[in-house]
Amino acid sequence: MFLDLRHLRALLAIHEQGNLSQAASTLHVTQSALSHQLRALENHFDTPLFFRRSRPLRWTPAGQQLLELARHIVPEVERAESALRSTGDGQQGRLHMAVECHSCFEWLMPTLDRYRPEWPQVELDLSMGFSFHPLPALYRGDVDLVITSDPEADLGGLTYVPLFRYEMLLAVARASPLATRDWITPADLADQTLITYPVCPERLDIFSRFLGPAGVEPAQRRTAELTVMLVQLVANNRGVAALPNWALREYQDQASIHGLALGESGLWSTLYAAVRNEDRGKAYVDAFIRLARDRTAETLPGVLPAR
Amino acid sequence: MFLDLRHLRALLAIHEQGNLSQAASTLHVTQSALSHQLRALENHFDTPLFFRRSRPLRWTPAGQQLLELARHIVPEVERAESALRSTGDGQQGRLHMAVECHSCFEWLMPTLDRYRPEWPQVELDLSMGFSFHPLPALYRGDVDLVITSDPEADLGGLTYVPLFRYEMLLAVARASPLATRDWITPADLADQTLITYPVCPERLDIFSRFLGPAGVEPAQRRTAELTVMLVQLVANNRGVAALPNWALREYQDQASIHGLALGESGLWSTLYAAVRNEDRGKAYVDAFIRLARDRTAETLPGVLPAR
DNA sequence: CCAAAAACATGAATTCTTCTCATGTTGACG
DNA sequence: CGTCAACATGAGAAGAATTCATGTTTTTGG
Repeated sequence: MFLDLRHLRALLAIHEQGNLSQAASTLHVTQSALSHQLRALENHFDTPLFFRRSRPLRWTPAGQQLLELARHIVPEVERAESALRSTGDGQQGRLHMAVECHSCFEWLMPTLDRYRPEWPQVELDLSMGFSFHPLPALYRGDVDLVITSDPEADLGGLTYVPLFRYEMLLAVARASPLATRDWITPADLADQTLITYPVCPERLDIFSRFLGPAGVEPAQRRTAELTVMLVQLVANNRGVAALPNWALREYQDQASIHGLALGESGLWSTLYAAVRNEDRGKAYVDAFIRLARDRTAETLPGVLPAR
Repeated sequence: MFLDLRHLRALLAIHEQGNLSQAASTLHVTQSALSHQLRALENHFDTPLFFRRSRPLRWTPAGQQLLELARHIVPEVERAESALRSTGDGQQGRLHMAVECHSCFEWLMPTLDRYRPEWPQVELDLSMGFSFHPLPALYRGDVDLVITSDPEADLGGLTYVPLFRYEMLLAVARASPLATRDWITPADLADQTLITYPVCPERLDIFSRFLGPAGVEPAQRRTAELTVMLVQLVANNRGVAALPNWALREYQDQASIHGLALGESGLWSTLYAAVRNEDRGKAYVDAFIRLARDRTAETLPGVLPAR
């Protein structure tokens, strides 16, 4: 490949200015340099780009062809360059997020709505991680931030920033016999139907931190993708479900459900934002984390500041 | 503009090969060169393109952005380069034509149909020159070949290649009183309606070489864009028209029209292909001219070889 | 877990490219 | 037909990219 962006920009300048001399000065080179450049191009492709010894300048078909190419390519490259430049100073970037915790959707959306107008240059995306494991994806660079309650085996190069603490509650129908209890033991669930989000048990706190250690399995399991569906099923006494306290609180009034502590002292979790070490310190990343932590602790009922 | 096609190609190779060393060898440079290149890019934009000290290679969002750019741009440039290369050796090029002589359409189309399959790489176009003057357009580079019967005031840099000779005839209705004549004088047209293509009189042989020199004007003028329309009008005795002998011959059988010589010895013209000097010698140009000259002289009734 | 290998990084020297300078040619215009 | 502006060209200077030699890090296979 002989052709160079320098050549294309030169052609563009020549077309805009109408002659070599002026084009050269807008490009901040001498007329001689331009002349050499063109000669080299023409020699290389063995075809003239202009009709020589003729003024005003006239382009050959080959020249027009190259000019057309320049018109396509140069602006595209310039756009990419300026985008990259502002990536460097942290004003712009990509913030593709994934949530491991499904009910996080509920508080994340309002946070995103506040973030977006303040950082309009940031390319936002949010995925639920149904079909991939968020943390490896973060490591690979497919996503840039993961909301998780499980600072898992360090893949290396990841930073976990605590956002806030919340309590996992067991949602039961008010009609359920369990509803009268103050708190629940793992054994209480041995004859219950447990309704969860459709992910593997290891990624659900109620399994990994409550039932698992006690060696208990629920009588049945079924899944629901959306929190509303899950709440509906519980209200109809079709089963019980573990929900963060803030999520449960939203539905408590409308549906006849009740929240019970898991264990005597309750099952508390901390939610983290995981980012790659390299991204820590980028203005738009830190701004998001700060917003998520502070705003959420203020506005979500029932959550406590992290630590 | 710092970014260079070399950088984009390097990124593409790295993506294809998955590591610097192999990418370097496909690019025929050392691994060191690639490493320097990447370092320079990252320094310039002040943002990493890869996650360092990690294998397999992982791209940062910024890197992915640049890679995306490379994917768009590099193939486009490569296409343009190879097109240009084959322009150089005359196998490919642009052959935009304009005809000054309107009835030329009739013989040009079959010629083009023969030319096209033999030179599939040549970009063909044909315009009738209603709205511009073909020869200046040829000079400017807007078109590449002009069919004209008037090797006019040399603009410099144009070559006129004679194609063939033909006779201009006056088409009259068989019902017309003129139809009995062997040949026509300019004065005979003083009380006639003359039907022409819609171009200025100077570009019509019957004015510039027959009526003009004799100082005669037809009683009326009207125009028709298509030869069939023109023939129709003549057949209905709504006027007379000057037509090349080959064009007239085609309609003579169907419509009741008759062709008369203009002047005792007839009005003979030579048709030329005008090209820029630079294009003379290009394989695809010369091939077209040869085809137009030879095939037409053989197949068109009534035309004579040039000279 | 260690050693060997593969991949990557880096500084200095070299090679190559591209630019400028000085000057010669050519074309346009009065 | 002479003058001016635009373009061309060769030689040398400036600068950029590459290589070479070598050091560091990561992976892999025993």
